[in-house]
Amino acid sequence: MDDSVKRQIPGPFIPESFCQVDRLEKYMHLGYTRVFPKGSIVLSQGMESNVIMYVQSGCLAVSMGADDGHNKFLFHIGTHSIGMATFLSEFHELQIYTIKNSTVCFFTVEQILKIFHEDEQVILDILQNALTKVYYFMTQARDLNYCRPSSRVFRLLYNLCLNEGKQVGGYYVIQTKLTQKAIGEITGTHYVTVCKLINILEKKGVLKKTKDTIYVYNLEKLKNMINEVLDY
DNA sequence: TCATTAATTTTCT
DNA sequence: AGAAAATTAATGA
Repeated sequence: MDDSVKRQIPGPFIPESFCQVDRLEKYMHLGYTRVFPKGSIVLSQGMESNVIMYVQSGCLAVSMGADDGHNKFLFHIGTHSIGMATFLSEFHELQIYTIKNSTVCFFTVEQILKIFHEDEQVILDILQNALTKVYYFMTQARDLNYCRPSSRVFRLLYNLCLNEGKQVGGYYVIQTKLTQKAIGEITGTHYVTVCKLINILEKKGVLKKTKDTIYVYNLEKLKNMINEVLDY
C-alpha cells in the first residue's frame, strides 16, 4: 500500500484541532481570507453556509444552542485545522466564534474541488479530519450513556496523561492550560463538580493540577478510580 | 451522586 | 483594578 494512504484515526482526546490540514496553507490565495478579533462570531445560528474554513492562526470554538438557552460546547478548531460549515441550511443550530484573535481562510465548495483536483492528499487530510471528529463524538456518546460524571473526568485526565504525559522521575508531567471550566465543558459535568473531583484526587495524592501543568503521581490509582463509586 | 445557585476568595492579565 | 477562575456551602433531584 502507498505510504501516503496509510493513516490512523487518533484515539479519543481533547477536542482541539483534531487532525491538522496545514496542506491548505499553500492554497490560501484561492480562498477568501479574513481577520477576526477575539470574541467575534464567525458563524451564527441560522446563517446558511457552504464553506470550509481554514484557521491560519488563532483558535475558534464551535458550540450548539439549545431551546432552553443552554449552549453546549462541542470542540475547538485550532491553528492549521479546519471547520466544515458546508451544506448548512437556515435551520442549523451551530455557532462558531473566535476565542483568540484569528485569521481564517474561507473556501467555497467550488474552490475546494479545484484544490482536490490539484492535490489529492488534501482530500485524505480533510477526510481524516472529519472522521476523527466523528470518532471523537462516538466515544462521547458512549461515555455520556455509560459513565458517571466522575468517571468521565477521571478518564479524560487518564487519557491526557497517556498521550501527553512526560515521565520525570517517579511521576508524570502534563503540560496543559486546561481550566476546570474547560474540563467541565468537555466532559459534560458541572465545573463545581470538577473542582470537587480534583480536590479528591489531590487529597489522595493521585495528582496535582496547577495553572499550566498537571502532575500525576499515581497513574495506576487514577486508572482504577475511573470505575470506583466514591462518596463526597 | 451530581446539578445548581449564590457568595467568597484566589489568580490572571 | 477588573475579569476570570476556583473554592465552599447549601439545597434539591
